[in-house]
Amino acid sequence: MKVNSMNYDFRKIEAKWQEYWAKHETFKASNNSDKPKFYALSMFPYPSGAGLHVGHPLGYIATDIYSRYKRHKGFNVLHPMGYDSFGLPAEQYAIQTGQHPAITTENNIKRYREQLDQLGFSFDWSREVRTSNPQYYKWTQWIFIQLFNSWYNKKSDKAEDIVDLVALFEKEGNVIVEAVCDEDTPIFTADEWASFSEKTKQEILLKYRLTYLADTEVNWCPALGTVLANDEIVNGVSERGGHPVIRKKMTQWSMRITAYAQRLLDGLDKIDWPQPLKDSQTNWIGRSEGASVTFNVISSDSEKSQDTIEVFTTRPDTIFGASFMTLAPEHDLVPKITTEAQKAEVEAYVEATAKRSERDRMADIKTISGVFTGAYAEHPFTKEPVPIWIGDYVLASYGTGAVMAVPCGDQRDYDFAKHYNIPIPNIFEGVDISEEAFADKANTVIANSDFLNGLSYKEATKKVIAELERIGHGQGKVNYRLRDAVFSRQRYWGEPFPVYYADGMPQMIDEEHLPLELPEVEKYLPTETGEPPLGNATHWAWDRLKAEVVSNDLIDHVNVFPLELNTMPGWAGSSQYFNRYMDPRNDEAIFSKEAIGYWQDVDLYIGGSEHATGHLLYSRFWQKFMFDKGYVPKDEYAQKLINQGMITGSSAFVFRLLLEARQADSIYDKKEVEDFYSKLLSGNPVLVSKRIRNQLVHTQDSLPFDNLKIRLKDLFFKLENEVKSKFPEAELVSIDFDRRIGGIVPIHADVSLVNASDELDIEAFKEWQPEYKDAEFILEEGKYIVGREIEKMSKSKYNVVNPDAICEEYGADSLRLYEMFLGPLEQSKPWNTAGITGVHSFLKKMWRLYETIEDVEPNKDNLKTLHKTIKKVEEDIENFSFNTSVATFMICVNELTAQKCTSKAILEPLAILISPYAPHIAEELWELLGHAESIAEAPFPKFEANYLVESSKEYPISFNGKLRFKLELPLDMGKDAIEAAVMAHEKTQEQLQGRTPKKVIVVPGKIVNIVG
RNA sequence: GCCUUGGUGGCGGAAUUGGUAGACGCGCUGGAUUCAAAAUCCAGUUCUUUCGGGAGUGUGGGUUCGAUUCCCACCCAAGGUACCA
Repeated sequence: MKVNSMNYDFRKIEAKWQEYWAKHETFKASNNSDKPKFYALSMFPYPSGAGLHVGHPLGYIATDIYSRYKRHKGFNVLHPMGYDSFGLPAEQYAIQTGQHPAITTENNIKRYREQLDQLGFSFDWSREVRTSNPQYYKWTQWIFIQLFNSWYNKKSDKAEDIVDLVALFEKEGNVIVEAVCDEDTPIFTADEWASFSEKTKQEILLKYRLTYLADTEVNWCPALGTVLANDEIVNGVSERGGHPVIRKKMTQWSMRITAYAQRLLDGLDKIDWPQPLKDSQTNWIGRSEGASVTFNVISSDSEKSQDTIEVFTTRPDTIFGASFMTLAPEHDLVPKITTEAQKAEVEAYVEATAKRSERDRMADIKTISGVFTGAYAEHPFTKEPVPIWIGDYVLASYGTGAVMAVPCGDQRDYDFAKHYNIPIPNIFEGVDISEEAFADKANTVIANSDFLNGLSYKEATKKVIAELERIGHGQGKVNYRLRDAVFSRQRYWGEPFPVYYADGMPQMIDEEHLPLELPEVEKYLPTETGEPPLGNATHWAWDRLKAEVVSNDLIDHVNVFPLELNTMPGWAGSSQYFNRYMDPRNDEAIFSKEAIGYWQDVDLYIGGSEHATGHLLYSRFWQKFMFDKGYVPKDEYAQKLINQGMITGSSAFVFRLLLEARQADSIYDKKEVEDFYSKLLSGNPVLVSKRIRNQLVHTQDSLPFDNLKIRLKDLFFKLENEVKSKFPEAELVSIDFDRRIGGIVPIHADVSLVNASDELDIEAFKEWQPEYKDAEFILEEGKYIVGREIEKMSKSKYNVVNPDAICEEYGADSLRLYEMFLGPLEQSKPWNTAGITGVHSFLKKMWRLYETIEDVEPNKDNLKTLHKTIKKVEEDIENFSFNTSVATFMICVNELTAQKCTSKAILEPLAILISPYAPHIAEELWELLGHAESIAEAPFPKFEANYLVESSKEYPISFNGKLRFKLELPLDMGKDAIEAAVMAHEKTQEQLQGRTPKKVIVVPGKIVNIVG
């Protein structure tokens, strides 16, 4: 018999075991082992200056529970952590303060590490990576070079070395080669290739490389000298400063992700990722089948060369219904084809469109706008002239930036045609299109369409494509919405490109000279001439002979060349980090063949769904590229992925009553009076408690106001006196409530000032906001109750909760359990610290359960409790349903406490069960149970079903589906016997009151339902 | 707008395949203990009621002996929408 008389001192216990794990490297993973491997990964964080809030660890705790569980199950577990440490906030901070982002980042990481450490994660810290570390980004640069030196061969359907492409060009030109390349790539023979200058050859190769330079449209803010993200633009102006933003073309690096569009789509079938996430990738890639059709522009000037407009349509079968065309206002042809008469109007429209964001244009379907260019295209079959319009509902970046508008078959085209009185020819048989377009493919029968008459959608599509091909006006085509990814950023704090420019052409720095480290700059802003921040570096030129970075003064374009001024985007560093963890200190290669051969891929990846189409798509693209080049064995890097939901904050509000003062005469200067009032009234705030606020808002009569006024008599009297002493001549002054709707304003209060019952600590509040030092608080039942609302956690809403204070007060084990207990991992849920006392008292109760440990045989009840817990917890972990297992632990401890269980045979397995969730207390109890080694690798308890066998069941007996009473019957009783027993029961007769039931439904082991 | 997810007591949530709605916890109410408080323990807690019962899982329909669960329509909220990460 062993007695533990200590209290649950979580501070001591948690510090002790965190130290033990660090000292013994308990969680260090080996790159070879007899055990099966398991790679559990959490998305690494961006180390922001605000530190971790309680939302961050949610996914980490889940991954940690699973990792620890797998260790108990006998796996060699890799569970690493690192930092995605390049990013905009550090740069912004640098711009404001001059502090080097590397220093800020280092400090932030230090703080993150402290916060992570105190939560007791089983990370193998020896494998930490930081994307901003030159030893790490050396390999990001290396991958960039590999992409530059590759092209996509459609025949083999994979990336291949650019050298092979050059060999093909030398042999046969580019006519036979099937490669993914730019649209405007010219066609040449082997002889022509040989005759090209070196520069021309390089220019052509750029059209094939998997990373290449191209002109792409960006949101340019001239005032800030920078490119903005869509979400940095509000109503067409920059969020910071409110400067105008325009769409502008810029030469930037792009990644030819479109080459992988089909494989990225197909790969989704092989991986166990959440369906919504797969859906958003599928939609993002946006595969659609249809036809590309070429329309000739009808030229008034016969000397002009023939202009053509290419459109992509998913409904080529409706081509005879095309009554106009719409081009994106940015379309190249617009300035060329616009007639003199329409010029002014078109130019104004193009300019106006340049100010709208793409999202704006897509979201806004209510306002119909467009302008006629004055030009016409020729219908490929009817040869009729088709007017060419421009409209901002057509986006330049999707398809060809031009649509053939078929108003009878497409609602947007229909609305446009109606709005501008363009004819709407009906080409559907038996369909009324006087009110709306008809877009139902399945019930389509084509009419008024020459050779397509009477055909279905499928038949007509097939026939029209064949006909288009025959007359040379188009062909069947698969189109993807996916665009090549822009890879340049005009920022300082990112990976530099290993690129210099000779004769205007990009050249790669040899791999052996990597990493190319970020240069020092004076200022982190764009240069005065609008170049990216690296343009401020004075030491940013490449000496090809010395193979080193030298001063810009030495640039001679012979041996010393300017380096690339852009940096890589945020997603560069995160696109292969999961593989780098396998061999993070390797200086010779991104990872060794042995390391990748052993770990292969990630078994479980947990992170936020907001990365669905960013990181999670780009990293799949890079993985496929790495696979093509033979560097990795799997073309999908994560077998299973779970999205954890967001933890939102529950903001607290106090309600401020607006007061107004009225004056009957006008002796004094109006402005002076108003200023005095506004100052006086704002200096004497009145805050009302929640229920009173609700009464005031919802009431029609003035009774609550009158009551309030009585309560505030003194205050009103005081205010009126102040007014009178200031304006003694004023005849009548009255202070009253401003009763306009919404005349009560909610004001955020810091959530730490509010207790579990939503009661505000008034004294603390006054101290927190000196503005309310002398405020009047109108209470309900002696308390000030705040309003609550769920919002995103953010500093400005005063609803951010840090894990530090919680760890200090309740301990990491309580926090871990509580984060899991909040609700399903995948769902977003609000945080409310108050509830943590529940799991904390559970841990204390559990600790008390181990006060006495005896080597006695467990009884039947003990075993039943233990084994149903084992069963449920194991199922829950496998299903990532961690919230329900916390409830299961509580039930288990409640039952064992009630049973006064002291048996070691029960308490020992229970400690292992809970160890993934609450590892510190589990280790301490394990030691108490007499073990010298860590609990980390103790085998997981085995479930035995025979302890749960029941002999009887309490049947719910319902009448017409409503439960009326319960009846205990043996489980092995047959259907007929159950029916007989139920019918014979006195309560049944009571319910039936002499009626004969129509039907009796008996489901053995479940329920009895009597109908009638 | 489009795509996705969600909607159950005062709150977070549970409910295995269509079979006892509200497990577990917070909060609240009452009690024990205490000089008092904290902590702890016990009991109660969906709403309504004439104490028989009745209603009830966002709203309105439907399928079924039986629907939180399946089907149809709608409403509301959150996330994503290509340079925030």
